[in-house]
Amino acid sequence: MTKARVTVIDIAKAAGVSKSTVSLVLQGSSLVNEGTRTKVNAVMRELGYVYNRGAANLRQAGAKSRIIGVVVNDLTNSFFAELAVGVDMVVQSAGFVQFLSNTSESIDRQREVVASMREHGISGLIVSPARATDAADFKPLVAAGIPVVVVVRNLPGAKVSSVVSDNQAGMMSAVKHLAELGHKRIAFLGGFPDTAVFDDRLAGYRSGMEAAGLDYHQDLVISSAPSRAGGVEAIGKAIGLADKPTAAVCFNDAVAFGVCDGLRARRLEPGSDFAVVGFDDVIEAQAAVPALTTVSVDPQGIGRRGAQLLLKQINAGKAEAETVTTAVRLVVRESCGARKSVKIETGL
Amino acid sequence: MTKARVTVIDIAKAAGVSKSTVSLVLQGSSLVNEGTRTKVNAVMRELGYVYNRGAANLRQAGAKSRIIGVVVNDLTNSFFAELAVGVDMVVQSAGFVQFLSNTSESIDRQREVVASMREHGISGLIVSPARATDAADFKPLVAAGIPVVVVVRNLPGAKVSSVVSDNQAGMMSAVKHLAELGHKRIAFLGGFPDTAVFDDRLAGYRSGMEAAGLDYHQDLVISSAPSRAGGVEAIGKAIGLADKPTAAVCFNDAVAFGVCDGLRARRLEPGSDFAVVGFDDVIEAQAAVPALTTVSVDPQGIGRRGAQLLLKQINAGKAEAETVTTAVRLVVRESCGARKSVKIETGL
DNA sequence: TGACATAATTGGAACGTTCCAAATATTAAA
DNA sequence: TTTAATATTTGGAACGTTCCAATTATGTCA
Repeated sequence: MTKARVTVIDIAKAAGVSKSTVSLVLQGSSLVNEGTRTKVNAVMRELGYVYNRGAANLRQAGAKSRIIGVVVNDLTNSFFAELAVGVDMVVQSAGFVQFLSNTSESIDRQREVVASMREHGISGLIVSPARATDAADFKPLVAAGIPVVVVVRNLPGAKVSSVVSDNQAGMMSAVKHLAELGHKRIAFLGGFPDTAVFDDRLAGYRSGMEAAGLDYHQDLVISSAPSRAGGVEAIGKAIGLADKPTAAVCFNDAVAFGVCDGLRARRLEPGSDFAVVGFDDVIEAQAAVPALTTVSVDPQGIGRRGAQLLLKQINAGKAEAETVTTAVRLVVRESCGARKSVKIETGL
Repeated sequence: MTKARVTVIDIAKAAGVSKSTVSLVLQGSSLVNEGTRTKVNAVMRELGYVYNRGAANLRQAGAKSRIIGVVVNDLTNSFFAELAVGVDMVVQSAGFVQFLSNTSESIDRQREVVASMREHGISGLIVSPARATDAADFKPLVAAGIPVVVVVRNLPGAKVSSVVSDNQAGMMSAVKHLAELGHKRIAFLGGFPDTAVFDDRLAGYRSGMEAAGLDYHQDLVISSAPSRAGGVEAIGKAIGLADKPTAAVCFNDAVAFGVCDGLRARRLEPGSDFAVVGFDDVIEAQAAVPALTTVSVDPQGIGRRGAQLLLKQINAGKAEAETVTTAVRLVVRESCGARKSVKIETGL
């Protein structure tokens, strides 16, 4: 029932050395004699000493708390959960811990959360910014010498590093695939036009159309909320067009699912009657009916990559902005009409 | 380019008051004059002051860091991601931040992570323990006066609070439903027998059988890994039985999906040829074919409940162990054979 | 006006660690 | 031995905050 916490001074007293020596063994200095080291360690174990990182951190001025802040916009989306796991993997094995917070797409919450993390002295920040985040929002952080890595969504104006998937190439390959299946009128459905990711994917769509020798028609680009409901809405508009499309690439998988719903509501079967391709390859894509053809990105890989980049910058002391794009690949399943049979995927 | 960080002393100097006064306004004390308060706040904003929680924490001895540690065993499982979001919600709105870590079911990693959190001075811990966690593992924490709340899986021996779903009632209702559909031989498939959750669910199965006036046969209980692959394995054994079952309740949804796979591999259609019911209601359950009948637990609710309990204990200063069980409900879809039609769920 | 209560403010001394410069112990070389 | 080098150890003085006791300013009442 000893109430007071055990400090280095207690250890020092019990081991018959000075607090400085204890501090030295704490940081594994080679200066200290082997005998003393083992004795001190033994005493620590015996008294149940717990290192106080807060105090240490206070002394080592601007130095490192070994805390990494991770901010995601939607943790319920398995894409971001995977990403967080990727970050945690490398962060943890580097002896850091992660502060994880969820903004639910709220900029206010994002601001609060980042401020709070800063008060706790994070050594770096990985953030998948909420929609419409101001590029200047992270200015104070980098000004204070805290490295920031933006993932998934990039922040055009901000002078920070970023790790994003190759949205452009992904869309291009999706369009190419549909064109090879014989489609001529291919729509681009869903997504909010005010985001950088939207721009990238749309650009990929345009180049894909061009590369396939197809015309780009503005009315085939129909934006909407990047959700299932948005997909339903977008396909509704697409079907209403005078010159109907026969296929669509979607902003993401959620939109693609909504598009399938909307098709069926009109007695059209996704896959056979209308080809649809998604983006992200969320976990449900494989199990859905029809299984979704989609562009697979590796969220865990993005997380790992981002964390590595951040750690590099933390160790380097100073960090210049660097941009990494991770590869994506088209996964052909059923919703594009290329494969008709239902394959049962067995086992884990 | 001012390198040094801004401290209360800088603020004090610039505002023409003492550091003590600045500290007072920092903690919103009513002692300080309204005029001084506004001036000090203005100066803070102007100089870009960032509160140093580490330092504050150091002074306020055992007091509170406002950090909550959250440890889950598998964040890639959307169940736990939802749980973390639930925790984050209440923790954040109470002005705390969450340290989240993933153990991937590794006890070693769990130990490391908890130790690290302790060094950082967490004010409380919410943990979904890795399999085979020793009940004594959290002893030091509670001895140090740090409240611990165990969620999802309970730790029989440990004297800590816990929030678990009502596994027993859930299984009972699943069995009751199948019995009402006319099934007599109902199997219990999947799960590792060395866990408390398994025991609870199995107990629910037994009482359910009894309540329905059905015999309990030991050979109808087939354990396996709580995964899709485990489900395939378990249904294989069940089908091989002399007196075959016609329905099964599964340890969780992953097992249930595996059971469906295994059935189809034997040309049996889940739902019409064999009834299967899962547990958890993971996000894929609804979209699967056939849609999975399952016992729905609310992971986000568990997270919220756990966080509330923890905060209560933190505020109370001392915490006695308390156990909360959250309600569950059976969601009837197609895999139990009760509904044949494919319903398309539209919109968000 | 003096005497007293009340409202605001304030200078140290902590908190548990790391760093520095300096002291001491040990060993090797002469 | 003595000296020089090397290996260990060690007291403060920080770090940025909060707390305490004590001080000063302001207001109230005879």
